Amino acid sequence: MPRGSAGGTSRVPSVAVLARICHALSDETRLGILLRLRNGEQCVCDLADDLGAGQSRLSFHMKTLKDAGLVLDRREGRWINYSLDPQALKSLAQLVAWFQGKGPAGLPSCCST
Amino acid sequence: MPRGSAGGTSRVPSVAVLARICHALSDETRLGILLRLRNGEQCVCDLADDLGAGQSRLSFHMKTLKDAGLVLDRREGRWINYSLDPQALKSLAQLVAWFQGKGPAGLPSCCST
DNA sequence: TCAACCCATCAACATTTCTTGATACAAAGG
DNA sequence: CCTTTGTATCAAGAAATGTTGATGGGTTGA
Repeated sequence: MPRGSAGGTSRVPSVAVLARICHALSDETRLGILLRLRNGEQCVCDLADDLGAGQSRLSFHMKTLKDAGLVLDRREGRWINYSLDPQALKSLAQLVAWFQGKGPAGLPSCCST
Repeated sequence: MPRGSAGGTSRVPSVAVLARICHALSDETRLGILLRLRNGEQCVCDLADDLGAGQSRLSFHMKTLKDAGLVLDRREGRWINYSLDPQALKSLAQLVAWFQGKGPAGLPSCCST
């Protein structure tokens, strides 16, 4: 697992981890992938067909999503199925809620600096 | 206002707008800025002092945050005060909630494709 | 064993993003 | 006016990111 990735032992994500999660969400191709994964796990070939993107390109973006902790992969025969990982989404939801004024002021309770 | 920016007339953000919001959140310097703005509006000079960053660099990041609709600016004499804009945060919160399974499946109700 | 299939990785290139220093612009005060 | 102050913008270079095509590794079935 990459350094600073989500899903580790610590429960409080760092600013670096949150930045990485947001970076993974900052590309339209990757958002398109996640929109489709919301309906359940899918393999790269189906996503590539669906999005009209090359296999190499999809694989690159899946790695970005995986390193950010947003997706999980599971091999099934020749196929590798990807699915949403709730953990990173939870961290992001807490950050956004904190920005929205939910929780105590002064220090971010959702992330470590 | 830049094309596709948040805060326009349409109430449903596009994938491109959401990607732009996430991009603005994908940098540690900009996250640091937003963490500080959560306590109330601040001018560039105070943020620059606080973050130990140059004025030009801060101004660059403020523009990125402003283009994404995450901050508002208000001139007061020589100073320009920045504050959080709740609208972009609301759009992002809806997207994250949708990914978390809240809301109907099949199509994202929080964004247009 | 071999071919077909799915996927990851690599190399090369183009594009974008970030940083720094210089310059320009607006407001305030002398 | 002229200077100072706060900020935006520009130019140039460095660094990171995304795309494409080629290669290789693992799995399945003939």
